[in-house]
Amino acid sequence: MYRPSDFPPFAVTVDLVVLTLRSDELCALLVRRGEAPHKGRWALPGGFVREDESLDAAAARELAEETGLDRVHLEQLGSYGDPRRDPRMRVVSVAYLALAPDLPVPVAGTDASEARWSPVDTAGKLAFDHGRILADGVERARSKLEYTPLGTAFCAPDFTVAELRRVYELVWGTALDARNFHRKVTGVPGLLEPTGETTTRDGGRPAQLYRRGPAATLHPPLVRS
Amino acid sequence: MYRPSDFPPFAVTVDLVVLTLRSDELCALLVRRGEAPHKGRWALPGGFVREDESLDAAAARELAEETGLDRVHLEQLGSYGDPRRDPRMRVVSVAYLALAPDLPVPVAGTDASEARWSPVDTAGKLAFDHGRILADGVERARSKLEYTPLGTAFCAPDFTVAELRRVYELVWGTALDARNFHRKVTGVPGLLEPTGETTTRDGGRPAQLYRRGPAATLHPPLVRS
DNA sequence: ACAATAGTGTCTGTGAGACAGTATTGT
DNA sequence: ACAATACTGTCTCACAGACACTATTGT
Repeated sequence: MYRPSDFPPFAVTVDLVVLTLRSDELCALLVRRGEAPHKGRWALPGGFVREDESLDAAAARELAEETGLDRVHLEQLGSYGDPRRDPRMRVVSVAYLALAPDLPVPVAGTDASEARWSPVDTAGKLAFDHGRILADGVERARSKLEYTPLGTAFCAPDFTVAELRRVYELVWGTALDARNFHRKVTGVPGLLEPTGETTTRDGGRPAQLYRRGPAATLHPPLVRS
Repeated sequence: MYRPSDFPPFAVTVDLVVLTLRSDELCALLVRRGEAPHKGRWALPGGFVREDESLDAAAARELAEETGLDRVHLEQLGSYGDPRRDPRMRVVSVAYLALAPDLPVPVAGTDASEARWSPVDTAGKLAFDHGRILADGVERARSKLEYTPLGTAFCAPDFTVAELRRVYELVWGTALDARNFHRKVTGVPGLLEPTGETTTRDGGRPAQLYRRGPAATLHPPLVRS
């Protein structure tokens, strides 16, 4: 029972769609491939799942290796297993979506490959099926902003309503009315907790600083119109 | 490069959460395991992904083998890859969610194992991590009813508003106001297309029959309160 | 006639979007 | 003073929930 001949062997990898906001654009972390196939082409960061780790743990490990950060939002996005997605062998990739606040310049991976933040709309043609995976990740992020507090994942721990609104505007690519947005988000129970502090870092009148609250879903949701 | 020693070998399977409505309950298709481990225990139907087929194709093939049906809604649910989820070896399972109208008795699988429709709330303890996968599938179905036309996947090709309402009531486990539901779903553009026929199969005044319309998402959504 | 179900109308409260107006800072 | 941003208030329209009412069948 279950001899090797009973099933075809697969390699399993995790690939990461790591999104952040940099210079007023939604950006994804890309690394340049140092080997064939697709040598020299930009790709999503990722790597093989190890024998003794779960998929979630593999994603968290790769994320830490690439960005140096943990404690950011990380969720499974989906799996991609077309038989010809990697010409060398049969590979199933489990994609993960990570959302991070603005980070310093990307750290080089363990293989010292080049890395950069690329605006998601001008990422160009990526290696393998990574363009499709990136598009799926961006769409997931856009829709999750509607009914979860995940917009706060792009913000520093303490943030203003205007900064959160900027997140929504940049991720959705739409302009929002600052006054209605303020009334809306401060009215959703459990979304924001005032810290009591204020800041003038955005100019103008001092703004209340907030932390993310305990709500896991938004009632009512913020809808893209 | 990429010698077998470079990565650990995995087995990749697809497991199916097939949901339908039978005798006023939301039911899932289960098969009884004929082999260790978990011999005799109920499990989700599934099997190994073949060397030359995509994940989607493997799921569709397994679904056809177990139910005899294609042309039902089928979508990827997520992947489960805990190192110890199968005691024999490292297996990553890609779970799929299928929604089907009421079917005849389940056909036996190719291995002639026993099969049945079980109400999702009283499925008991399943093999491996299938209880978790089933719960995730049910929750996915419940939330997808809110903003997609997937409720129609549980109906026959021609259905009445009352039959669609019954779908929502059974999947969500809540009672809905028949009059408001009628006004709501007939007002969502692209959700329903009248066939021009009527039926009295539900008793009372003849009801208009509808087909599913072209809408892919519901604007506005039907919300669980 | 009556039960049963289909479908419409009406009212009320809530919330979204538009936008006027006030508050508090830096320069 | 002025620009800039934060925040509050007000109006209108759309829609959800509650529920009265009418319509059309089978028995």
